[in-house]
Formats: sequence, C-alpha cells, structure tokens
Amino acid sequence: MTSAKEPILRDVAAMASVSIKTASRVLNDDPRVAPATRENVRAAMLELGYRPDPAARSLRAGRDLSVGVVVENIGDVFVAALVARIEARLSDAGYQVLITSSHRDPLRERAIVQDFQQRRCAGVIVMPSSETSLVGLRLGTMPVVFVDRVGEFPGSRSVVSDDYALARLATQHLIDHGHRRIAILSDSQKVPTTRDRHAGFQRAMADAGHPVDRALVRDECLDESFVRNAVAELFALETPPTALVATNTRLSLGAVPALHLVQRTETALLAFGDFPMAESLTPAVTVIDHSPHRLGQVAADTLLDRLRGDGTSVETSPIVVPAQLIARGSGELPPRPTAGDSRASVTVDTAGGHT
Amino acid sequence: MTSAKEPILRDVAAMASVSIKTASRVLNDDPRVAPATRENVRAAMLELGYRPDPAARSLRAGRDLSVGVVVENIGDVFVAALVARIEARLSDAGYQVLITSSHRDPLRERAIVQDFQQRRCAGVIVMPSSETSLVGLRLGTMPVVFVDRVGEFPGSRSVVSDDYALARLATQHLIDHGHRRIAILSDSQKVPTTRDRHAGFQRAMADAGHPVDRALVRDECLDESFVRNAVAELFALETPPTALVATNTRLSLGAVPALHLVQRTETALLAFGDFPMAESLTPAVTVIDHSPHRLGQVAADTLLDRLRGDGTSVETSPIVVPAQLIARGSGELPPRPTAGDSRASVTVDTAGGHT
DNA sequence: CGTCACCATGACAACGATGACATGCCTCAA
DNA sequence: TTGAGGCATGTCATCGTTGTCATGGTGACG
Repeated sequence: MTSAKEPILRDVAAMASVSIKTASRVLNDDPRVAPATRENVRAAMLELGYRPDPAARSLRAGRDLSVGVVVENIGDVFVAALVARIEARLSDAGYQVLITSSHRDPLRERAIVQDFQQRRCAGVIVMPSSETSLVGLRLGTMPVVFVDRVGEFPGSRSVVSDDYALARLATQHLIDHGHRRIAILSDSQKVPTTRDRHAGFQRAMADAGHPVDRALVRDECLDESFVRNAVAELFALETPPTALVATNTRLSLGAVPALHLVQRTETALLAFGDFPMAESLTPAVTVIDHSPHRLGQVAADTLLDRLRGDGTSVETSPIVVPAQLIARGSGELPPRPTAGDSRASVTVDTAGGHT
Repeated sequence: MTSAKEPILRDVAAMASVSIKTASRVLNDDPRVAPATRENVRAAMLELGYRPDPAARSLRAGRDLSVGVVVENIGDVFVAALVARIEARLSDAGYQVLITSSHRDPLRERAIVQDFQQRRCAGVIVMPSSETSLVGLRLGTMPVVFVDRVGEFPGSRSVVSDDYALARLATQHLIDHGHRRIAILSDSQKVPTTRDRHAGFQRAMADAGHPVDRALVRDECLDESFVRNAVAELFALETPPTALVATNTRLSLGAVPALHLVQRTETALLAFGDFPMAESLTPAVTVIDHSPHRLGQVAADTLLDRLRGDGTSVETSPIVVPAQLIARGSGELPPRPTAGDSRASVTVDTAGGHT
C-alpha cells in the first residue's frame, strides 16, 4: 500500500539527506546548489512524486501561480472564445486560472479583483464593465491587463480592437451600398467599447452627409429580448431603416431572429462578431470579425510579459488587435424602397437554401 | 493616509482587545464566544475591512473555499453555457471557481483533478473525457460530481441527460417522418455519452426494422472540419442518406454549414443541442435541447449538497436531467428520392414529398 | 462552604514553504 | 602559513490562521 499522505518537502529532504532549505533551493532553481546535490534532490522529488503545496508557497512567498480573469459573463459566446484562448495560454505557462463573471456590475468587478489580489494572484485580466471600475484600488504590484475594452488603472495595459474605426468601416460599408437610414443597436453606452462604436457610426454618417435619426439609435439592448423589442419598434416606424448595425456578438445573435420575426430579412445587416452559423443563414451575415481568439491570445501574452518582469517597458497605450470585415451577403443588400408597412410583397427567404 | 497593508487577524484582535484566537473564533462562528465579545470583534472587523487570508486558512485548516471545474474546452458553446451556470451558483455560495480545460486528454484530466486536490479544493465538477479517467485517484474526502457524462469514482455522482432515450427519440422522430437511410454523426465512442447515443440510435432503427448502413455511421467527428468531410463523403455515396442525426452541439453547428456546402439543405436534420440561430436558419433546425443550464444548475446543487455534509445520502446513481425535442422544421422534412448523383438507380421510398 | 463542571478566553504549536542570516569548508593570494 | 573571500549548506524565524490544551472565573449542587 502506498503512503496515504502527500509527500512534503521535509520528506524529500530526508530522502536526499539534505536540509529542507536545500531542497527548497532546488525547487526554486537557486544557482547556489552543488550539481550533485541538485541531482539527488531532483531524484528524490521524482521518486516521491513530490509537488509543492501552493497554499504554503503562496502564504510564505506572497506570490501565487494563479491568474484571475474577470469577464462579463462566461456564458456569452464571444467571451467564452476569449477566455478559452486565455486559459490555454496561461495554463500552458503553468498558471492556474481563476474565472469569475462580473455580470457587468462594476462594484462586483472591483470586489472580485480585490479578492484576486488577496489570493495573491500573479496578475489579472479584466474585461471591464466600466472603464473606471478599478480606479483607486490598491493592488500593489499585481499587473492588470484589460481586454476587449479600454480600462483605467495605473500601469495597466489594454488589449482592444479599434472600435471606432471598425464601426466607421461597418457603417461606411452600408453607406457604400446605398443606405441612408441606418439603425444601430448597442448595449449601454456606459461601456467604453460601445461609446467608441457609436462614435464611429456617427462619424461615418456625418462624412456621408446623412442625418442620424435618433429613433434609429437603440443603445439599451442588454440581451436578445431587448433586441427583439427594438427591432419590432424600428419596423413599426413610419420610415423604417433599410440597414442595421449590431454592435456586438450578442446583439448580432439577437438581430437575426428578430428580423425573421418581423419578416424583414431583406434588411441589410452588418454584425459585429463572427458566429458559427453566419454563413449558413439566408442571407449569410456580413460581419466585423474582431476575433476573440486573437484578443485573448494577445491579452494573455501581454500579461505573461509583465509577469516575466519586463517591467522595463512602461508602455501603457492600448494594444490594437486587427479585425476584418467579412462580406457574406447581408451587408451588401441594397436598400429597399420603404414600402411603408406593406406586408404584401415581402419575399421572405427562399426555401431550399441559398448558396 | 490609509494603512498600506491589508489588515490581519492580529489587527482585529488588537482593536477589539482580545486574543487572536478569540477573533478567529468569531470568524468561524464558534459558539463559545460571549455575545458582547462577538459584537466587539465583529465591529473591529468591519471597521478595518478585514478579510481572511485564503492561503493561510487553506494551509492551516486543510480546506479551501474553492471548487475545481474540469471541462473539455471552455470555448465550446455548450460547455460555456454549462460552466456559466455552475459558476453563478458556486460563486453565490461563496466559492471561488477554478476552471481548466482538459482538451479531452484523460491523463491531463487526471492531473488537473489531482492538482485541484492539492489546492485543497472543497470539491470538483468534472465533465469526463473518459469514464475511467479518475479511477484509482486518492482524493480523500473531496467530493466529485460528473456532469454531462457518466463518470466512475467511488462516492461520486453523475448528472446527465438520458442520452440513450434521447437518441432513440431523435431517431424515431426521423423514422416517423418516413426516413430509412439515416446517418449519424458523433465524436469518439470513447466518450460514454456518445456510446449511449449510438445505442439509442441503433435501437430505434432496429425497432423500426431498418437496416443500419455502416457507411452512414460516422463516429470520428472531432470538430467542424471532420463534419464537413463526413458530410461530403455521405453525399458522395451511391445512395446518400435522407436524414442526419448530429449527436452534439458542436457537430450540429458543423452539420448546417456542411449541408449548405454540398447543397443538400433538403436533408432532414435532427441536432443535439439547441443553439442561438437554430430557428432562423432555412430550414429551422429541429433540436434535442438537453439544456446546459439545467445540467449546470443541477451539478452545482448536487456538489453543494455534498459540501454541506449531507454525506448521509450515499446515493450514487446518475441524476437524469430532462430534455426535450423542439420541432422546428429540419427534423420534419420528408425523405427526398435520391436524385443527386445516382441518376438512374432510383431507390424505393415512395413517401411522397413536397420539396 | 467546598468542589466540580462549565464557560469564555488565551498561550502555544503547527500547517509547508521561503527569507535572512549564520556556519563551515575550501581555495587562493600574500 | 594564514586570512580573506566565495560557495554550499544549515538554522531559525516567519507568513496568517486554526487545533490543542491550559487557565481562571462563575454558578450549582451536595
């Protein structure tokens, strides 16, 4: 029968006939250990299957091989993809990943980060629900990386897409295809990313000399049901929009069924965030692919850089991760003469599939 | 200026003029403390903003307010939804959630769980990549709950859907709509869930007296690209299938574009796992909704029960979470005479179909 | 009135590791 | 030969908390 308890450093030391401290040195790659001794200790560790106790280490050393990740909601497809990449990178680098959802509550977010600090996390990655949610927190030397949205914190770094430019691009794309009455769906403008996307939208419209009808600006869409309402209302207008910009993946996923519901699939749609079925829909959905994988990858790498102590670079400007417009059809639909509320000639999607 | 350091129990004790031990007693709701003292200590804690150090606690007490979660891949939509619910429940209950992806490597899975134990996690929830991946591990009293798939471990509990019955139901549904040549897409049969779904499929076919063409059984689909290949091959057959069962969410998400690609959207499709666009596709996709939310909820609750020490119930039989078939169109398509590539060799099946 | 049980509280060690500092040995230069 | 200096290693205290056991005071009961 094998021993019932996990081996501890003392056991290793005993087996290698050295002091605990020497064993600890080997564990921490301290250079001041004789090669022979090192080998002995290593062998003992291997034989006993020794693995250091994270709690003890964390307590004594004040640091811990874990990284905290705060996101809005791990169930969101965009977020899940983002987190998947982050987790893969950090986990390969030997870190344990602690994930908590903030449910877009800035106070909760603050509390979570504080808790991470207390757990001596080596660093945190935050998808901030408001850019100032961490301001004033005393986090010591724990590095902070914001992802997807710009956040504010001394010494932090943000990894984002160029929301302003992308929104401008998206809107311009619709304008290029002849649209003037373009609606925009977004969540709360409290989120910095959202604000930037609105700004890009406004700019493109202004550049084209098109007025922005405030009735077409819907910035209170928190989830799919809000989108459904918003879309219903948009098409109840006397002059409904001929095109729609959905400013995040969640809303994009809501917009498609919503358009189906009001039988307005001929409406041009430009959606932020690629999603699995985008090219199989009728029409296929044109998206701005601000890849969550790339964002996650870069965020994780940025944090790892800071953790490796390259504190030399005190660069704090946001890192912009490239994104692209993938034209698939929905964004290239021409504007349809506003048939008012005529439901007669509405040709819905052709059965049997497109392609 | 506020104090630079986090307050510790000693500070609390000092402020309340009691010993550290008494403060500790208050912290742990030890009944042997005078009410007045308790109040004093509580007040001091509040005033100092004291929060116990998890590392020290964990080290000394041997337990920790964290729960480990091992899943196949946090980026998978089904998994993300599952984890979201788990995280919400446990986090509300005061636990920190550690999430790690196994990438369906049983050895990795084993190692992760071992690491969780060493971190003194209060319990673990595992989505096992093979039912025996934990067998033989010495985990002490750490409770284990398996989710989505039945796992094997002494004292553990599994929370699953009734895969066998659901697959049978799905297949029967297609048979009821006139199909005989039904293909099944699945991932590796090493996964217990997958095996059960195959069994249900076989059973329904057998019950109907339909032969199962082995060429229509594709059990090596690990991701979308495999699905694409498999579908392409299926429709290159002399007699292609008239219906398709996709046995998990990931494959369902792959099957739709794959059918589009080969221009076979008239093929009946019954998909495991509901997904956001299912009702907006053409045709809308009929699914077996084995809700990840419900699974997550029940798994979390089951673990919490065990953690609250209801060790009395030594029940170990799997908990079956209900699921339902949501008919949306794709699963109700009639079989179409195989017109595709076999131009002459028209087969039977007179089931008249509207296209 | 004495003894005992009980209760609130405290002193001390310990969990498993690492930091600060000490020690002993060996080498090399004067 | 000897002292300085470097290097390998060891001793001890410590991180913040909780378990074990001890203590002193109070009330109850014989």
